Amino acid sequence: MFIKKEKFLIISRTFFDKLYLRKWGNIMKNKMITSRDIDFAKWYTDIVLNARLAAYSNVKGCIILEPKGYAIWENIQKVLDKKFKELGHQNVYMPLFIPENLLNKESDHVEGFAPEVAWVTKGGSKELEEKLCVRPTSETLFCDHFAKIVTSYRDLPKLYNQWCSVVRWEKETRPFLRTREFLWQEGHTIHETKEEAEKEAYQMLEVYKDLFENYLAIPVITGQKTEKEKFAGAEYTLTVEALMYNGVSLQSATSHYLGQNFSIPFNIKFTNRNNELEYVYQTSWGTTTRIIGAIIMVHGDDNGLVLPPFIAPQQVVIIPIGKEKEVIEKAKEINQTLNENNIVSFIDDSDKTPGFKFAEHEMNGIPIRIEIGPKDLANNQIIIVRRDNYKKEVIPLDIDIVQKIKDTMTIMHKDMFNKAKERNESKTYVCRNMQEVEDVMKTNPGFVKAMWCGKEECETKFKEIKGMKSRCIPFEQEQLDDKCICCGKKAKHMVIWGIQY
RNA sequence: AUGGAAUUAGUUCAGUUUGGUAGAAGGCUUGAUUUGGGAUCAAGAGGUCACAGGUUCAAAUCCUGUUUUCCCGACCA
Repeated sequence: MFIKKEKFLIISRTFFDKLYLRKWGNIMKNKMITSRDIDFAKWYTDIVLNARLAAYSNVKGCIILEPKGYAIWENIQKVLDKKFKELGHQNVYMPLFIPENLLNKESDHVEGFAPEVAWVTKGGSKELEEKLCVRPTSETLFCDHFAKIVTSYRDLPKLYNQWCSVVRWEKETRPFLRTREFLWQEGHTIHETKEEAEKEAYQMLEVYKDLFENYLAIPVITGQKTEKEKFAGAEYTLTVEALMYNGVSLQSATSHYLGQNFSIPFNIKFTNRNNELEYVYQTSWGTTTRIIGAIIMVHGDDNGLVLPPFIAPQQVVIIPIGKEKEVIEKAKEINQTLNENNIVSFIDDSDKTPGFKFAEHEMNGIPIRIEIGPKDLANNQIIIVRRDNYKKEVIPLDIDIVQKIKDTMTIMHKDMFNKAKERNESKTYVCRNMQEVEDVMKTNPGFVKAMWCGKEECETKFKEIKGMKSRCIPFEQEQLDDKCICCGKKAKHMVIWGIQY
């Protein structure tokens, strides 16, 4: 009986989806994916799979990054790697395995990560003398190495970064957002002074903010994590928080000031300028492939992925209409001009109908589409269409097409950023009591701004409302009230609260 | 954690109640005609029914265990 009801619901939803196929402006709703307003989680996986960003593997929580997904990661890598190097960082590679004793050296750290580490206990058929942890993060490896190579202030700073994958044995997994193995970058630096290390931690947070806002078109809130939410072993954690279309927040990058918490147990000592022995001051910072999930959930729509133009692996698709020689030649000419000017474009001259191609490239999120047909050539023009708002523009052939595309990408980027920012603002609420928080989160979730006294018991109270947590204590503080929203005692900070992925 | 749903063609699913020849759509291939929002016709290829046991003359179908996915929780980037 119950099963039959379920089946009925599925059938009726299919019917509903079909109704959605009606004309919508001059574009058609995509058949392949669920509407994001009907079922956001389903919409998300539909996009991951249909846009061929990733595929499932045979091991839970381990995804296959397909070419289109990996290309986005490569572009993110290019942006960050360049910036890291400009700021004096060097890339290194540490081993995949961490011996148990090494992991155990910093007690908060091991406590934080122990529940989710994967262990190697056998080599071939032989039990290992000491089991090896598959790195969940590499602080311990870096520290062990730093202790060996640093003796003097002249050896400092060491500014290292590594691109690698790490493993955390999560129970519940989701493509990009939470996988058991994920690709990331982890920076590890050691410094002579507290000031220098803290400056580094803040500087790297700005690097991430720049990536999000100027390449991914994702507005973010920067701030500091509370004691409860900080990285296991850090003095404090700085964070970049983004808000998704459905009002759920995503911790998108973090930068930790570790102080001497690791350098003491790992014995990373140096002789300072006053000829005294001192422990180094340390930072670590990272971001992961999860931000591909953020791109999907911030910009995507019911026709598929929408890629920000400055991170898209393919920026322009040229679609010739029909097979006339002049049309094909014009397409090739434009394609070549764009490619020569550092715009990644390609021609889709497959046998599919134009309508199919439009839908296909919209699914894949290609930022700009150029249509060239016989009618256009007769009028000495081409048509360009923006992925983000579907706006068509007729472009005379005698203008500078490269400049036109570059300008369009710049405007698109700004529009995408502003659209996301406006949505964030409409989903950010100032609350003065817990009832308000509950009302707002139950109807239209998002970020809640509220005052907090600094006590963990008040922080924990939020969990009762849909598992909310503090996201950060933002750098941009506002004095909303004198009292803590929860206990009514004197407030210390304004905190951003939310539901997290 | 516990719980619920699912797992059949590259995809979406039917077939399981009541064991008896492996199905549909769409996708793919080939050819022709097409091409400004998911084309039409014709022919063709494609499945160890997730895995491992068990019951049976006979298992996609019944039983047991496991895998992976989704939902609900707890944890985390």
